[in-house]
Amino acid sequence: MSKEITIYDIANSLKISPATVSRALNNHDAISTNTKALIHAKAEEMGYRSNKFASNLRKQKTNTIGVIVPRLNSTLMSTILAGMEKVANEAGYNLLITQSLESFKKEISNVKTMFNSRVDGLMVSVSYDTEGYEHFRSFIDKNIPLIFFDRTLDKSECLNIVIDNIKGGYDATKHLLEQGCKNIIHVTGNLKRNVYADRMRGYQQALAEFGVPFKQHNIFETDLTTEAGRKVVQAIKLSEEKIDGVFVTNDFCAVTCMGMLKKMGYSIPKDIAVVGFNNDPLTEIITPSLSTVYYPGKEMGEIAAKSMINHLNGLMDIGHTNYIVLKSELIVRDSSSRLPKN
Amino acid sequence: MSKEITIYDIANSLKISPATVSRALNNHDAISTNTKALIHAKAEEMGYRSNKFASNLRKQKTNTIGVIVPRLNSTLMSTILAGMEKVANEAGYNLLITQSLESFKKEISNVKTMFNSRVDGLMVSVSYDTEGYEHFRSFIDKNIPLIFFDRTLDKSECLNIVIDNIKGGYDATKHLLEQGCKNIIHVTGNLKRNVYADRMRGYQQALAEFGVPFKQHNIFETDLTTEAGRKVVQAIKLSEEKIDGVFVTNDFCAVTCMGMLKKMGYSIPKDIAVVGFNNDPLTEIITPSLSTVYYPGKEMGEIAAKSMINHLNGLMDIGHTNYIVLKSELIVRDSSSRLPKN
DNA sequence: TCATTTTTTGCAACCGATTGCATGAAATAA
DNA sequence: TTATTTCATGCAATCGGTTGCAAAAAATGA
Repeated sequence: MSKEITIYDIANSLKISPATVSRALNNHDAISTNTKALIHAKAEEMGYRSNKFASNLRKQKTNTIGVIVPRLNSTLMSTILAGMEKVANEAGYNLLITQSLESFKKEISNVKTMFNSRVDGLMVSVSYDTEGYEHFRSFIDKNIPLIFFDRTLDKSECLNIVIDNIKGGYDATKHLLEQGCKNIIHVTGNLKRNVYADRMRGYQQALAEFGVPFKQHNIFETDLTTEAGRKVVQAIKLSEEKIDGVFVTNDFCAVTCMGMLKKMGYSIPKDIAVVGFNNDPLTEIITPSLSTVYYPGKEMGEIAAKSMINHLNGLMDIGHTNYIVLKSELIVRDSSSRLPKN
Repeated sequence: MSKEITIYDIANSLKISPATVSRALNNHDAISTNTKALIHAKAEEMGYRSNKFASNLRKQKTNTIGVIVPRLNSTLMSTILAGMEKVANEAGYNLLITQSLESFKKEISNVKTMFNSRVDGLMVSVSYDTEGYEHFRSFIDKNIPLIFFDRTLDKSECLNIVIDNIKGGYDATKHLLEQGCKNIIHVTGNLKRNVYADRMRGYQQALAEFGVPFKQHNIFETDLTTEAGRKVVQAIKLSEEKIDGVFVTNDFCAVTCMGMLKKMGYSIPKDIAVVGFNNDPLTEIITPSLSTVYYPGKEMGEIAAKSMINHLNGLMDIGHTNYIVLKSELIVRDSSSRLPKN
């Protein structure tokens, strides 16, 4: 285990002061070009690497951005993370990633960890059952930039990066109505969360616009798992009123439902038309291909990270922006196309 | 922006020395229970949080483990990461995650970043075109623990956590042969990577065992994307010899192929039987459900992280272990079941 | 009561880089 | 040649915990 080289070693070896070495390595103006070259060469030669702790300690900055997501292993989240990582990495920032596993309690603990790790900023998509944002108080008090993405919190004064979920829900539902659906059920997640609440609002708006009465029992508030899909399909089968349209706020769950419906003899889209949400790659490869609402995950991650970094570098103040709404639109595929394409 | 509380503030406020405060907060034996309680209470009251830089600087330890994966947004990788995160978090470690985006060059730069961030250990699944492990030299020289998982490097002296890919390939192929397949093609990734090379070896072993000649043109070395699937299906269609079995080393690509084959009129599994790899959740929800080889992603992540942490805590020396092979087995579903179930 | 052992606490150096201020050297002006 | 300005470098304090060693305090024994 070779000894770690410090600026003092370089300084000694060159018979100059550590201050000069430090400045040279940081490309400070006050150091002459010659000296800089000399020091850089020596540093290289000796295998020097900067000690970030010392530097962080002094500068009170970590060059690390924290990210809290509900789960790492979801297509959407890992795509968003991929986008964030790309941007952060290019800008010389690191990402400290944790998952709340949809638990409010774990989220609180994650926030604490992030706080103690002194991340320069924090980006969060909240858990299923998060209540309020008292647990972010420490960040807000210390003025550490905080960005919410995808799942946000009402009345948060922070920057929120979202898609227009109302429009998404509206488009999907309107499309189903246009295809002739008369009785559309809506399978969604915890309505406490903006993404689901808004999509339902869109659903309701579309119904209203088409003069279709809204029925509470057509809303299935689930955890969007395979199991949830199974139950929904059971309900469809046992329903007295004929159900001819399904709008699921998650592609995976939608595909699950389609599979079961098919097995039970329903023809899709003829008997029942289905629309999902997110544009998961799997929507294209199944049969029938699933109509869905495109969700710009990678872009969302990139924009979140970019906003954070710009803010940290003083190029932009996220304090002045409340929402950034990304474009997302309905993609019509076979699972809902009843009318001939013209 | 409130001022940061330090142990000196606590010390002053209690009229004791910072050393005592430090020891008390770290639960050092030498401090009396009374004093400890007093200090803890005061720390809580004043809203103290430890400064990790100062601590890291002194202790030369970051409590952070680096992870480099080819891509964040793949089902398998994000599942492995989820497992790692869980274990690391419970043990008080943080994860610094980067992606190489399958580029050797980016991987080299990632390793540098990790090195400069002074992670306590590094866990890597190498990129598509990684050559050798010279770029890990810095870690090896400094004796910083290094673990490879999933995609490993030949002849690496480090701990490798893998599944038995040969067996996986063998099981899948043998199963297809048992179902009566006479001419099985194998769609795989870069054969430079152990996972793909080994699976092909298993494929060859099974063929040999059944006296089926191995044909080089039955191997499709691809990037396993949708596009690759498309090309493979084209080839199947144009092939002179009838192809009646497909073994794809990736579920997503397998599903893509199935979809296209179905569209082209092939009946699965009657005309062509298909087996995938990884046991992606999507394998269960499509029709026909896809036979596949179970890949214990979460477990792999958990075991990798656990090994790393045990090593760091001195409970175990990964220097003595070369391989940990996790159990993985064939899951037979509809896409390959030609014989009646008994 | 005094000596000895054990338990608590404090002193002060240290980890390595950064930076305000001061100084010395070189360049320019007078 | 001397005074003034500009440029380059160094000094020394600082960031906030940690820890070996010593000293003080408390507990025990004689």
